[in-house]
Amino acid sequence: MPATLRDVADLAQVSVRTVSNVVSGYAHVSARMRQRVQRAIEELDYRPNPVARTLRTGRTGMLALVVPEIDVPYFSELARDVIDAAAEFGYRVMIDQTGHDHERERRLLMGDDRAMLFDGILFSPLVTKSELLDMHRSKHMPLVLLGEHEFDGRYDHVAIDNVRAARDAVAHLVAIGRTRIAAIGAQPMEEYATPLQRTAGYETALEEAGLEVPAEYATPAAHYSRTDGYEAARALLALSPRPDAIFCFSDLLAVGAMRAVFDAGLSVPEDVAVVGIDDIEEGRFSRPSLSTVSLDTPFIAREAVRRITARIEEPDAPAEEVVAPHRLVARESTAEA
Amino acid sequence: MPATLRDVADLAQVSVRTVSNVVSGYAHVSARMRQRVQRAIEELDYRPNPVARTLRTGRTGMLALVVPEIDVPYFSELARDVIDAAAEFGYRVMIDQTGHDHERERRLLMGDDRAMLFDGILFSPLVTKSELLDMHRSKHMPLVLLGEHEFDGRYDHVAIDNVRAARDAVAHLVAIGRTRIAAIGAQPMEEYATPLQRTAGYETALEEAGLEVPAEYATPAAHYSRTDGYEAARALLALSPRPDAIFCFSDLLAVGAMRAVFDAGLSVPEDVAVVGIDDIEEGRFSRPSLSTVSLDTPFIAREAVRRITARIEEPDAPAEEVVAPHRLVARESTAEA
DNA sequence: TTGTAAGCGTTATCAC
DNA sequence: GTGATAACGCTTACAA
Repeated sequence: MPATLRDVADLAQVSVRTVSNVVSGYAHVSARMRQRVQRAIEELDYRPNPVARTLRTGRTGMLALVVPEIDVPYFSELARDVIDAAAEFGYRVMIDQTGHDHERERRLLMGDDRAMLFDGILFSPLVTKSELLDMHRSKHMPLVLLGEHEFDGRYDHVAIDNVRAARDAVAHLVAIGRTRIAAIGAQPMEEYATPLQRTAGYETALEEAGLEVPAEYATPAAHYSRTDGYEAARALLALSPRPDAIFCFSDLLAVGAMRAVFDAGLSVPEDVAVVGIDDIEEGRFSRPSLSTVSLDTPFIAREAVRRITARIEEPDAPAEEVVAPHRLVARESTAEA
Repeated sequence: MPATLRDVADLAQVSVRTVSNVVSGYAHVSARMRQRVQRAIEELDYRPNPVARTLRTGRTGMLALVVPEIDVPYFSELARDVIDAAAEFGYRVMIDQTGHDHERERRLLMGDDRAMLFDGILFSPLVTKSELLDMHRSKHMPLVLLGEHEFDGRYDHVAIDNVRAARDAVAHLVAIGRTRIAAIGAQPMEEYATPLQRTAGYETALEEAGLEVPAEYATPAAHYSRTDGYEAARALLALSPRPDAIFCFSDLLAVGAMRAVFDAGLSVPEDVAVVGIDDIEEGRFSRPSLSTVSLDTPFIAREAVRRITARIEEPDAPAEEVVAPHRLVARESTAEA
């Protein structure tokens, strides 16, 4: 059995209070006492029980990172940065994947699961249904929303400017002389914020360039997966006039889309230019390398952790919105002919 | 403040014992009592505090998954499967990344961190230094090793047959007529098990085919990253005679290697065939699509979770070794000319 | 079948 | 500065 505070106290011939003071680095402990206690701790190989500590203090030292799918590169790269950032703040991270399951997202927010196991939630949700967030409102689990959503003043919130990011991507396609610019990633049924915003950016950019494109050029994609990108691009390539550029709402979609272009016997960027959003490492090594809108995930992660720790300290502080920077990275998939 | 067991008991006019019985599904509770308690639970929106429960029972319901880097596709795809498998067994998963840091691996195994927060560790380590495992031996945290290592009878252990997997990959290159077969992924200094075993498989296959290749054909790679694959391949392509095939110890290395081949003005598979190990989704969409040795990660994940739960129940059961299946998947990167 | 009470290993409130 | 001791919220003997 692991040694307890009491064991150490007995061995060192002091009270548990004193041992606790030493362990938690309390200032007012005489050097002699400290010595004696330290020796006992080492002798017994004592380590404080975090569960007991948690029960007493109410702090677990853990954060939950909730993402749709951890194996989507954008999320796993984000998770890496979040874990690192959390470590700097003394927190550990539990990862939950909701797997496109709204019910599971709901349960998580409601605390039906084993909430209370963590001090706060970093939530990168599928949907931004207000009702969902309303539900959470009554619970007092600190929450920071990641990556999307319109800021409504109720929750802390770290996101990029989706409209502008999309506009920048499409403007880039315009700049290299493309006129028949399609898009992949709209979501037909649900009120997801990200696709709506990116669609808005796409349309704005077309307007600004004075371009008109067929309505079918805006293609839906259920998930932002390679497969969905592939299928959507195949459909686009069958249209006439055929698009000469595709703006994908994620790099993963773009990877699938590029593959579809090749399978159709065409080439990127000569026949069809492709640009994505995210800047995952995969795109830097693909052939051709993928032009994209780079999101600063280390920044996003650090800000998110900073915000959540602040909120844990001060639950009633006003909600803050942090807009993360983005920048266009032009690579081979949009090289000029 | 969240409601406690005591609050529910007071409202329902019963003892905490009875409430606890109802909550934990104890059989011998009268229907009337159950009714009354249920109503109180709902009224107060009561949810048991998992921390208190843990302090009492010693079980946290959490597993730790320890990997070098969560953003390496193989690990993130494995993590997805582990999280899913754990959920089926009623466990949640905390992910720790050690980031190629042996010290951190050591601390984790020693329980210097906040161990005791989870019931068991699924450990996919960098190194298999016996000393490291010896250290853990004294602690009684259930441990299952993933993916590598020679089985030494001390720990549960889910892995593929690395030697055979490597041999299969190289034999495939032989079968399509390649004779100057290089390898990327040996680790120069440290005693990592996986690279050693895969190197052994590589050499065995060459021998079986009666092929002799220059010693420089076996190239090291510090990490199994795209960049390392790129650099290693660049070096290989400068050799003369130039290799006509490269066996990469991971798909990520292979992705980098393919890119290096193109940047050298050569093509895959015509000039240089490439095969990897892992079967990450990225390889299915790359151009050309990547031939690889497919590892059954859902199987690995399920077995690992099954083993750890068994060990949690019965700490002194003899260690078991599970060998996960693998199979060669031939795609475009090794297509015959 | 249900109630009472001890105790899991901490931290925190008192005294001294 | 240090020592008793009461919580934290739950499970579980032991009684009734």
